[in-house]
Amino acid sequence: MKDKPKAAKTAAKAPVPKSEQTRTLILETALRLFQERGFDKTTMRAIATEAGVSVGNAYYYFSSKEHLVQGFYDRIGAEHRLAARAVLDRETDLEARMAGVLTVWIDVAAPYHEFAAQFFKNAADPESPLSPFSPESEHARDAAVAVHREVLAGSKAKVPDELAELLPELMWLAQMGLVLYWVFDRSEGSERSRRLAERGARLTSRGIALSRFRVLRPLVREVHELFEDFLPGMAEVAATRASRKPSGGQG
Amino acid sequence: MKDKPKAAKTAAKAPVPKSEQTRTLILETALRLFQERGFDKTTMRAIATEAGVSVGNAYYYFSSKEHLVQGFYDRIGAEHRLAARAVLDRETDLEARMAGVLTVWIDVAAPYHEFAAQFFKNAADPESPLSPFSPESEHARDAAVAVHREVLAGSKAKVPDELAELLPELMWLAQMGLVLYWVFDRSEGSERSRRLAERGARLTSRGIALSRFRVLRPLVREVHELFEDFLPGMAEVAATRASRKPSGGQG
DNA sequence: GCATTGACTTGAACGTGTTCAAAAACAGGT
DNA sequence: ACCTGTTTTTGAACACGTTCAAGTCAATGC
Repeated sequence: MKDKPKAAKTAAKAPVPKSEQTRTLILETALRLFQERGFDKTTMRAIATEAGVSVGNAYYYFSSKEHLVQGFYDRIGAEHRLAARAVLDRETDLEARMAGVLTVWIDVAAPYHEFAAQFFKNAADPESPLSPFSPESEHARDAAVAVHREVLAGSKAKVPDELAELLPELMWLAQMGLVLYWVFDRSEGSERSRRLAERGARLTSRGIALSRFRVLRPLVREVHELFEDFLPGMAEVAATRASRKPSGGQG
Repeated sequence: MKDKPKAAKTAAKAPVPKSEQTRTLILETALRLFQERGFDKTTMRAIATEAGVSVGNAYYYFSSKEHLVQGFYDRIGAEHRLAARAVLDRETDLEARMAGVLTVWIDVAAPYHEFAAQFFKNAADPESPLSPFSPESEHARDAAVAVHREVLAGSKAKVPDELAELLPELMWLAQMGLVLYWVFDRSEGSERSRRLAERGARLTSRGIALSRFRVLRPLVREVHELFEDFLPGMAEVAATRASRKPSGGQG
């Protein structure tokens, strides 16, 4: 939708690429207002005014109001990876690692809980670039899956081969489920979501431990086949989504 | 928001309560246009014009554009219960019953697939009355859970007590997951979703069968405890949601 | 200098979902 | 007939997200 400016020729000292400042100014202003007033109550006009630019200018840098939100995703993702590293350096037990990583996400996201709900609805909208399955979210998604891969790799747990490569994506999917629950969760300090994270981690880790038993072999194979089919489907589906009218907002 | 008209006194013959006609006229028109043009491309003005009323009148009967969609939910739900009955009368095997009921839902919903995606995003919006967890959806939800209860009850499968009462709700939850996948699924005839339904049914039924083994007792107990906590949470959460501004659309 | 190019910026205008004060239609009661 | 209160209906008006033709500005080439 727009290219980077052609990089200052006199490369000597100026590392502030001019209009990049405008861009970040708009973004920072938007994020601040979102947090202060909520997503819906923050109008594009307010963002523009507060940032001292015109509304058209905001649209020059961000093609829709929703696109401004991507900044939040990136921010939360980065903070989460940081916080997760602390957990992963400390814990070796699989269950603790899982629970830790999930809990820490809730911590990181907590300040935004109030207004996050107002646009997380996009998660279920295949058309939205904010959907975690969208091409635009691929980078964030891969990074998140990588965290779960490390959760698994760094633990001493023995994982059946059939599950090993599938599990990180499955755990990411489970995390999306947790996020969905968290969005709905109005309990004090998201206490319910935390319990769900802990119990989910316990259940999963014990399930993995048990998966080595004989009787469960067919079940494990079922799981494998199911998701072998199912997970790539999401990527493909996300790629296929194209054509169609913008159909967003009300334009 | 409005009461039924006080019921014709001369109860003799007139079962058409006057303005109920206007209401259904608006609803039918809306549903038709939704199907013809899609949800987003159908404007309230178009609905009103096509129905021969004023736009304000549409809002007199339906407090938002989204509320018009509830009609679709009800319609699909009713059709599904009908189609499901046929399956349940025919099959006795648990796996076949599960797969049948889910597959039949995809059949019923197929005509609406194109535009269903345009408003199913509301599923993830706790504020929306269209969310399957909302109080407004309670009736439809209960009805759907009842279907799954019958899926279980009518089969010969032996289900551990600890799971028996939980399972119907879990299966409903799984169905919501399938719906989410279906919304994203752009494969020919929703083929992927159908496979997911079949494999999900197989996996679940075999899981249930295996759940009677000794080694799995602790795992079953975990599942029980997890959802014992988790499922009521959704109802409570849905009940708690109150206050807050409408915050919908752009008003 | 000064014209040209192209990145950047503007704000009025569009189409939308939604609201609301007032008009119209209706139902009794006298 | 006429008043009185309620239910139903109207359409202009509002605030919003978004678009776009037109402006500004800085750098480049001559």
